[in-house]
Formats: sequence, C-alpha cells, structure tokens
Amino acid sequence: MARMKDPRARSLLIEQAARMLRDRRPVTIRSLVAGTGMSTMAVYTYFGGMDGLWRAVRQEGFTRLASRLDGVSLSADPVRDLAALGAAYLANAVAHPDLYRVMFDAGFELDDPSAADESLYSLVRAVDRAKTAGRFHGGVDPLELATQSWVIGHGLASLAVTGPLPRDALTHAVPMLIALFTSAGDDPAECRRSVERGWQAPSAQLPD
Amino acid sequence: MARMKDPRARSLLIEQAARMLRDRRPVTIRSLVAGTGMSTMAVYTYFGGMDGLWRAVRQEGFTRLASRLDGVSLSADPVRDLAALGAAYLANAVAHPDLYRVMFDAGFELDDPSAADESLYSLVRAVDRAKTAGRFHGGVDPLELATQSWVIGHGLASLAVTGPLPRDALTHAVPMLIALFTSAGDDPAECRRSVERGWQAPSAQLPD
DNA sequence: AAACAATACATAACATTGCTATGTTATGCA
DNA sequence: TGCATAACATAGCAATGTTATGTATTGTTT
Repeated sequence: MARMKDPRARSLLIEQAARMLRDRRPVTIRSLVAGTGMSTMAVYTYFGGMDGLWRAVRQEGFTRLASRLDGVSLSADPVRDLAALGAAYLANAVAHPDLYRVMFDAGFELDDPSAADESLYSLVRAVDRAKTAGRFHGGVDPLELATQSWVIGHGLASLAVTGPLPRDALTHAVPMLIALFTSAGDDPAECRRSVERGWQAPSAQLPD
Repeated sequence: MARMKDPRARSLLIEQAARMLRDRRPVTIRSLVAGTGMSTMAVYTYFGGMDGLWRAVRQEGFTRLASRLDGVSLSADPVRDLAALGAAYLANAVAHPDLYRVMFDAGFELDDPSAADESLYSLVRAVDRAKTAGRFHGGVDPLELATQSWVIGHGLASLAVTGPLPRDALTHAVPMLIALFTSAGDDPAECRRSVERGWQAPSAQLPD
C-alpha cells in the first residue's frame, strides 16, 4: 500500500506549533517546518493544510486539559473534588494560555471529541457523587450544574488568563463556586470548607 | 494646517468591517475598501494599518455594548436591574457575535476605555444600590460582585454564542445569577422573582 | 527477486496578503 | 498667489497559504 506516515513527525509538528505559540512567535508554515528538516508539504500530508494544523493543536489542548483533570485525585468529599477540578482547569489555562486561546477561538470541531467530553463528564460524575452523598438536592441536573461550573471556569480563564482582567482575578472562582454549590443545596459552611480545600489541591498547582 | 480627515469615511470603514464580519467574509484591506471607492491607503491614514482597524472595530463593539446597557431602564428593584443588565449584555453578544469575538480575541487595548469602563460601572452601581436597599449584606464589595456577574455573562457569551454550547444554554444565566446574588445576601425567593423579571426585560430583546 | 504502483516528500511557482515607497492632488495659511 | 502639508492614488515588495509538478521511497505482486 502506502508508505506509513511517521506519527513522530506529526506530533513533532504539533509540539513545535505549541512551542511557537508559547514563545509568541507567529506560526507560519515555513517557520513551523524550519527547524524540523521537513518541507512545507509535510503540513499538507499530515494535516491537509493550516486549518488542519490548528485543529490538531486544539485537539492537543483538550488532551492536555483532560490529562490535567485526570491527575486530580478524588476524595470522599465530592464538593472538594468539584473545586479541585475547577482549580485544575484554571491551572491548565495558566500553564498553556495560548493553547487555551486556540481551543476556543474560531471553530471547535475536533477530530476526536472524546477528550473534551471526558473533561466535562468528570465534572458531571462529581456532581452526581455530590447528589448521592446528599450534598445537593435531588432536583439538581448533573449535566446542568457541571456546565454551569464550566461557564465559571471558562469565563475566568478567558478574562483573567487570555483577557483584560489581572491574573489574580482567578481567585473569584472560590466565592463563585461556593455560591453555585450552595444554591444546589449544599450547606454554606460545609461548602466553603470543601471548596477552599479543593482550591488548594496540589494537583492544581503543578507547573504542567 | 492640515486637510481634515473625513470622519464619515472613518466610521464608514468600521461599519463596512462590521458588516463583513457579520457576513463571514474575510476582512482584507483590499476587500474592505472595494465598495467604498477609497484606496487601500485610506486604512493607513485613518487607522495606521490593520491593527488599528481591529482596534477601532473593537472600540465600536464596546460602544454598542455600552449603548445597549444604557438602554436598560432602571427600576426600584436593583437586583432586577442587575439581571436586566446581564440579559442586555447577552443580547448584545447574540446581536453581534463576530463583533463580540473581536472584542475579546487577542488584544483588548482600547483608544478610549471609557465605554468599557462605563459598562462595568453600570453593574457596580446596581450592586451598590442593592446594598443600600438592604438586599446584599454590607461586606459585599460592589466591584467584586460586578466582576463576578461579568464573568458569568462573558463565560456564557463565549461558550454559547461564539463557542461550542448551544445558544439556549444562555438560560443558565438565570440560576447562576440567582445563586450569585443569593450568596451576596439576597433572600432566595425574592431573588428568584427579581432575576426572572430582569431576565425578561424588554430592553434585552431588541434586535439591535 | 524484480517490476510496479502508490504515496511521501522536495522544489518551485502562484495568487493574495499587509505594508511601504513614490508620486499626485487638494487644502489651508502666509 | 505660493507654498507647505496632509490626503489620496499607484505600483511594487516581501511574506503568506496553497497548488502543481517532479523525485524518491516503500509495500505489494508476480
């Protein structure tokens, strides 16, 4: 059949693009392949063009997010876990701000949505555990509350990491999540303790 | 001295750019000036280049947002007004989705930040009125709570208007604002009534 | 093993991009 | 009336993404 496309070269180009994003260098086809020894055609054989490259970079962003969330060790306190997941979400945005911007800028179709889905569903599962633990009332829809947590996380990431707000505005996450989870039925004082513990979870502060 | 720059031409170019954004046509210097009879140099005399044009478009976006918020008629119920401002914020994003994207994509420096400032401070004032009306407790920092409302609004706009969530996810605004304002001290039942009334304020649903 | 076919990859060219250099026209002030 | 200065037009440049064409390499087939 065909000579195999080297998957090494593929991810090498993606990492190169991520590195150039991080260093604020303009990502052009020619500058992208410059250090790699490949020719500009590599971008077309592996990604079909520049759009495909950005799709792959976006995919990489969601993959890193998913693995970051996967690194959050769950506890017996599901509300703490929810806050820890939120902290990990924001830590990922801080660690890869330009990648985060690409993830949500102009087009989000993914070749493999499972990474993005898995990220959301780790929140959904935590909400569900909070329900069965009696922390949230039965009327709470896990997907809805997870989505609302995501809205808070993304709003903060967008405004305070890639946007006009200063970075320490990220601490707004704590009172906002407390408000959200309290309105879902959690006891205010217990909720505050849980969220603050989750916010300081070590998995959220790793450099990458 | 100098021949006056025609301010008509300036805003004509901005409106043309906004129109091309709306129609999803790529905004290039040549296509921008195509219908106007001007030459490409007009963009350089009026805006100094493409960056300046995008800055002006962003400014236009904030101006439209400010006038939209200004159209919200205030009432005796400051919590209703906060929700109405939030609804107007989202209605503006729905009315001008591509403009909204430009407002927060890659760079936010504004020639005149007063439009953006005024938008935030209309929220701050409403929070302050809610405090003096006894709806929020005294410990609430108006700027902080206003910022948190903005985070919710922007998170929703970014995900449900220019992002992957369906547009009807905007209704998450209601429970999220209720949660936020309740945690600021408002009575839950009264808060729900106020937010739902504000959410249906007519000023939020005007086409422009 | 040899010939072949198909695909990866290199080279070069193309249209279009933002931008600049240069020339031309119009305007306000002396 | 002249003149300096700004507005505008024209043309061209380097760089961009993309495509066309040629070459080399690999897996398959007889």
